[in-house]
Parts: sequence; C-alpha cells; structure tokens
Amino acid sequence: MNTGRMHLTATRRVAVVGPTASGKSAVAMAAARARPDVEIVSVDSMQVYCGMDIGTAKPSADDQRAVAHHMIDLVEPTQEFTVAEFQRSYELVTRGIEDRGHHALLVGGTGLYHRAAIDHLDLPGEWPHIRAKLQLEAVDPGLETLYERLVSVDPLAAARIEPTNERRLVRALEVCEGSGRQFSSYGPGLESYPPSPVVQIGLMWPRDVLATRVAERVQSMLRAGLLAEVRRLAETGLSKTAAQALGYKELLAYDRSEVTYDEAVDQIIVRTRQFAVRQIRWFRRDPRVRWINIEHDPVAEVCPLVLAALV
RNA sequence: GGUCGAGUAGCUCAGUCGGCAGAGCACACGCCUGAAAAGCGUGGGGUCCGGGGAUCGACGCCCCGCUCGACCA
Repeated sequence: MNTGRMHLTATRRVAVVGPTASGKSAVAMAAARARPDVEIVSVDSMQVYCGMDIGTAKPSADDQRAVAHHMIDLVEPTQEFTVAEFQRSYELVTRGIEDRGHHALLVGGTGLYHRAAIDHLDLPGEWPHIRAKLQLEAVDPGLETLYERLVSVDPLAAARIEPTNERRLVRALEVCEGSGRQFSSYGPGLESYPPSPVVQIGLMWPRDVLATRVAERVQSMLRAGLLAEVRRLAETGLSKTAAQALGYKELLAYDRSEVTYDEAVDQIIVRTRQFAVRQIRWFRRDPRVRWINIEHDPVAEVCPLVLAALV
C-alpha cells in the first residue's frame, strides 16, 4: 500500500519498563542519541498532560528537541484521558514511526498502557449514563445487590472481581449492560501473555536503594519548583484524572490547608514508593520482560542491551 | 531535689472488673481491560521499659529502679 508496509519487517519495537525513578528515561535518551533512527514513545498516563512537567519527570525541552518524543502533552490537564485514547494515539504514532523506517522505543511506567499497546487489548466501549446510574445504585441498593447482578449476568467476570471493588464492579456491569456482551468476553484477560515482537527490558533495583532514589527525586522535584507548578495548574483546575497524580494531589491538599507542608512531602514520598512497588508487581508478572539488576549506572548497564535489541 | 503524667507492633495510640494483646498507618504479598500515578483484597509482626512481690492467674495491683515530659522548688 505504501512504503510503511515495506519498513514493517525492518523496524523494531523495544520497551523499557520498570518502576518510577529507576532510570528508564535516561536509558532511552542515551539509546536514542546513539541511534538517529530511534523515536521515543512515552507510555505514561500523566505525561500526556500539558504543563504537568516537573512532577511527571517529563523529558526536558532540550531532550525533546534532540530526539523525537511522542505521547507527551496530548491534552490539557483540565481534560480527562483514558487507556483507550492512549491506545488509539499509540497506533497512529507507531505507524508513523514505521512509515519513516524508524524504530519505536517505548518508555514508561504505566503498566496497563503498555499492555494496551503491546497486546492490542480489545477495550470495551464506554456508556457514561449507564455508569452514572450504576454509581448511584452502588450507594443505594448497595454493592451486594450489584455484585449479585454481575454474578447472574457474567459469572466469570464476577469471579475475577472482589465484591467490595466498586470501581471494577460498576465498570463490568456498565459494559455488560451497554454492549449486551459479557465483560469477560473481551479478550483473554490480563493474565494471558501472548508472544510479542516487542522486546521488553525491565530495570530492577534493590528495594531499599529504589526507596532512596524515590525520596531524593521527590526532593529534587520540589527544589525545581513543583509547588509553583501545581499552583499554576490549580488556577484553571485539574481533571479528576490529572488531580490524582502523585505530588499534585498532595500539594493541592496542602494548599487547601488539609495537611502541613511537611506532611504533604512525607505523603508524596511514601505514596511514590508504594506506587513504585505496585509497578514492580505489575511488570514482574509478565514473563516476556527481561529483567536487568542495576548495580550502579542504569545507562551504562542497560543502554547497550537496548541498542542490541534494536538490531 | 519534690509532685504528677507517660512508657504496649517500625510509627501514632486503644486496651472495661486481673482471665492467652488490638486499631490506624507503615511493611510484605496478590488482583487489575475506557480514572491505572487510580482502585480492591490477603498477610506477617509484640521481652506490654527493667527487676522483685501478693495472686490459681498480671499489660493491669504493690514495691524498687530506668527513660521522657509537665509543673513546683
């Protein structure tokens, strides 16, 4: 059809995964600088928001000038963003990269977005009015009633969802009622890891070292002006999704005088550390990830492997 | 120096009348298909400050000591 087709077999996709503060971006940047035909694709649920720069550890303007970056600054922070939108944009972006005969280097820590991209998850649609109705029912008749309904409508989905998990319960029913199809009928589920042409390289640190890196990074974000950034964004308001970003959420609470500054900072560090652990737990389930135990320098220790995977 | 209070899980603290020690947070582990930096679940943890005493039995009562805090000198 076009030259993109011809390049398909020649281009590679490599993904750098791992927890926050593990050095993924630095590795990717080094690899892209060494290979002019590499373009970086951010796989990060918060870097898509314009203006949320410091707190999301977004690549610097210089880095973005030096190397093509994608999936960054896609929407205003007043807007919502979802996996489905990420998936759609990702398809367009990677097609463009391949048309140019370039390689896509996926970098980021949002596990679900990686799965949506790499495994082309069959995401069910959205039925906001049904969801709104269900959210009300979750309060009034209660979760028990909703769960029983899911058990009768989609037993398999019910078996995979804890009765107290309102969010997933509502979503499953929303899909069942909205699509007329069982929620569980969409794809094989996240526990299935089919073979993929995407080479995934994971950065792993000892837990205590990672905790130190997280604390240091939070402090360095604060020194770089995170509070001012949060206050600037607060003027126009943040969407529900953007407002829950680590660092932003806690500093907004501080500005509402709900916590002291020191408490807010402590919370950012603790929650970021917990997030990092959750990321590790997500990615380590994927048997396709090749893990590298970092000793000292992520760039020196991982960049050569990334370049090798790019052929 | 004296009086009073406190000392229990990594942290902050509950613990009735003496009957095998509890919560929240932290931590560990699991789950996750349109909020995913979100959401949900499971679990391991104790010299009850130390020593002595009365009691069938003490975290709890009595005595001695240690540490911290407040107040009085």
